[in-house]
Amino acid sequence: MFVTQPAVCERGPHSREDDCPEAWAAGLNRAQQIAAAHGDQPLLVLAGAGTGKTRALVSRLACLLHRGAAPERVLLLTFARRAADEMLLRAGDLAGGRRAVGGTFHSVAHRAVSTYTEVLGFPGGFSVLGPSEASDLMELMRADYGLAGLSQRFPRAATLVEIYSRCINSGRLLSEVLELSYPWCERHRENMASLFSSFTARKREGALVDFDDLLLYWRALLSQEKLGPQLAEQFDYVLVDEYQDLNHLQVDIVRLLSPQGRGLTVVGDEAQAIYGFRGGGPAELRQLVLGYQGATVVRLEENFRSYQGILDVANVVRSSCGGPGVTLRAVRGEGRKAKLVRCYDATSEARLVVDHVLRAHEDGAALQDQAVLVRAAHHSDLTEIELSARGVPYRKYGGLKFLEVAHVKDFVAAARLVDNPHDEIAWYRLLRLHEGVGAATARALVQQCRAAVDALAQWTEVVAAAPPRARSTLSATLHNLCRTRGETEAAARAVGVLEAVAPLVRSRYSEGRLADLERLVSAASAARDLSGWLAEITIDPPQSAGDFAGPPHLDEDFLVVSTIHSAKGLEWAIVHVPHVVDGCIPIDMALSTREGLDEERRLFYVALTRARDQLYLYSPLRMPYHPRASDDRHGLVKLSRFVDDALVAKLEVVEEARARPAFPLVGMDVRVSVDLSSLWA
DNA sequence: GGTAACTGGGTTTTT
DNA sequence: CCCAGTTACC
Repeated sequence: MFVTQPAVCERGPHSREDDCPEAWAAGLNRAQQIAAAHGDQPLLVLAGAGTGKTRALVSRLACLLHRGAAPERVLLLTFARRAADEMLLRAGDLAGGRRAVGGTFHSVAHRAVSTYTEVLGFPGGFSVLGPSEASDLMELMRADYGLAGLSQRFPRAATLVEIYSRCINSGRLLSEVLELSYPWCERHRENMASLFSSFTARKREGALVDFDDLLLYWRALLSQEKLGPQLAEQFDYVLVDEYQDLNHLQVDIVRLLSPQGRGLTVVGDEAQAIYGFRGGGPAELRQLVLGYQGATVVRLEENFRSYQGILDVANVVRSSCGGPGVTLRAVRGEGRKAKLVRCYDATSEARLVVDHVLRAHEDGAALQDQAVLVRAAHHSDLTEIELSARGVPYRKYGGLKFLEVAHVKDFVAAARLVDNPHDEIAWYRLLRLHEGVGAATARALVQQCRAAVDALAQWTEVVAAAPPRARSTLSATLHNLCRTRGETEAAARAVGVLEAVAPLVRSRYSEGRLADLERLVSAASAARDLSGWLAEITIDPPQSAGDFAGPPHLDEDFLVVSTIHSAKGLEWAIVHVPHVVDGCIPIDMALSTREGLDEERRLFYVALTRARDQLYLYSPLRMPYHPRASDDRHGLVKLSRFVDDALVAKLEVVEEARARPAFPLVGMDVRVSVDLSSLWA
């Protein structure tokens, strides 16, 4: 660790590369060092899974800072917030505490948009719409347009938002997107087109900015004739992580930030491109970088994470993933072969997964060192039941987010209203919580609120316009919210919001849900102001309810259950992948197109390469026809098409539970109970 | 005209 | 479990 910078390394930001045997270089292999110490020419780092990509990027950041780059002129763009924070912090530690700037594309875009509200035509500020709010707005408009009750069922609001978003992120025409991905919606193309243009107008009118808009506005700012170059010149260095998952909008942004590629570093792995559904084009940024003069390519192939036994499996899958070739070599040695466990059915699969988790735990592995990775959030349903029944603590990542749970959305809506009484989406949601107010009444009241100067200050008028039976509860809610507006501290505001919504949540759902809201209140209390907190949690939502519980206790140990998507970039000593059957991995929805299937293969590759020491794949021989079917009709299922002969050759196949298990799962759907209390009486 | 209560069908992945 | 569509009631 150095304390003061040696004179030899004191250089301007555009100095030539040089090897300084300094803190940032400690423990790097040759390829990583070359990447970290690279000069100002465009750099493309092709990094296979587990090859120390993050290390290389952190070291590069540290090296740049160390050479004298101004921290505020170095920008790191990542895919997930956590990755950015961690890398900036680690690089800062290596570089004498100086921190570069960075975050996800969306959070950096948010900063840019907040800075240039006048240029963008939002003089009074704007609110950020998360996907669920965007979908609420779409719902509101769908009904306004009378598209709800047509003879031909019109797509759901959430689907509409998906389609809209895909058009923007892929830069494709609506007709193309429909043809490619939503053929069953094609007949509604015209209605959708007009709905979409009103949706855009309505967002603009209400100063509402959704995720896609953040990127669109950032790009628009960067494209401005005078402002654009000024913004780009703020940064001498732009580093982009996970380049394979950028969509064409994000690629445009990178191009505008670094028009000649000077100071541009791009890191990623095309075999891990798993966000095609969001408009990601893995090769796009690689081609951009390689098109610049003097571009350098560095390949990281030495794998520090896994044993060769695991990489052998991964390499087979990788070989058919496309993209630039990288073959992973383990530095850790051979290790054990990965196992393929054949199970009688999905129920015994769940039991075996938990058996193995607990056995490893007995052998000394913490639960935190293990993970269960699934393709779709519901694929872990049975495993979760088994985990609960056997008392194994776990946290689930991916799938439904904490913020998307109904009562949490209600709380957030009320909070948004206190912050901005013009937020019609929040009004719509809050009003419908009251008994006697349904969609139609709420819509009429929202119209009235839109017309009002400050609908929350004029709350008595809103109450007067509501149907009689709703008036008393509504007046209590609004009175509370109006009073809460007088508070300035985030903590006091959050408490006020909770008081306002608590009775509604209690009557609509159950008492238990209030506990979640209390956690939300304590999280909000730590924030400086409520509006900032709202924007923050919208752009970067907590990944699981546990994220709000504060720093975990030292003795807290839990298994991770996660979607493969959410597991990207992470690693565990032992990884369990259940449901390795056709229809799950690869998922049935993706089977119809070539691109879909390719992406499923890459997803499988991501799952395999999360494991450090041991990898278990499970395939049940039978699965219920429908995961939630109430009867237990089971059908035989096929092993995943990805597990071909070449792959099986690298696996240890274990035939477990060929026979139907003697007892059903503990805790599962107990229909018969025996009352023994008379015995003890 | 509008709401609540009931019923039947369906569910990929996320910033 | 969540949504959409249907029906019965105000």
